[in-house]
Amino acid sequence: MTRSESYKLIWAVVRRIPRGKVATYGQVAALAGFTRQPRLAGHALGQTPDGMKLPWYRVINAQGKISLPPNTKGAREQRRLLADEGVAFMRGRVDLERYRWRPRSEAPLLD
DNA sequence: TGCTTGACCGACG
DNA sequence: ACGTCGGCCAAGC
Repeated sequence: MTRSESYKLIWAVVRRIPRGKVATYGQVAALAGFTRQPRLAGHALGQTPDGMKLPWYRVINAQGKISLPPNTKGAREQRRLLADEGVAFMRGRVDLERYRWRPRSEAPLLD
């Protein structure tokens, strides 16, 4: 399994997160078959090619917070895009109980 | 080649 | 509800 292959699996999962829902890095990694490697999901998003259509902003950390450095363009954009989809922030965090994506299948997702 | 950093997480105080 | 710690491992220098 090469890195680019791993990233493709991660991206495939991220593409399935529905509008108005969010997933955590750990959740995305596990669904792609990489349990206990949440950082792999972060790396995959960081390596997303420009122009690739991907709802990267629907991935947040397990604390319900945006993981991009605060007060950066990316962090503000992520918050705005989520707000546009109706995902509400309270005290700088998303209520995961309410907005977390709950897929039917737990098997690794392919394209 | 080695070492540090980090779009992380769960367990435990 | 925080802070710390160990596990994890690709990136970047």
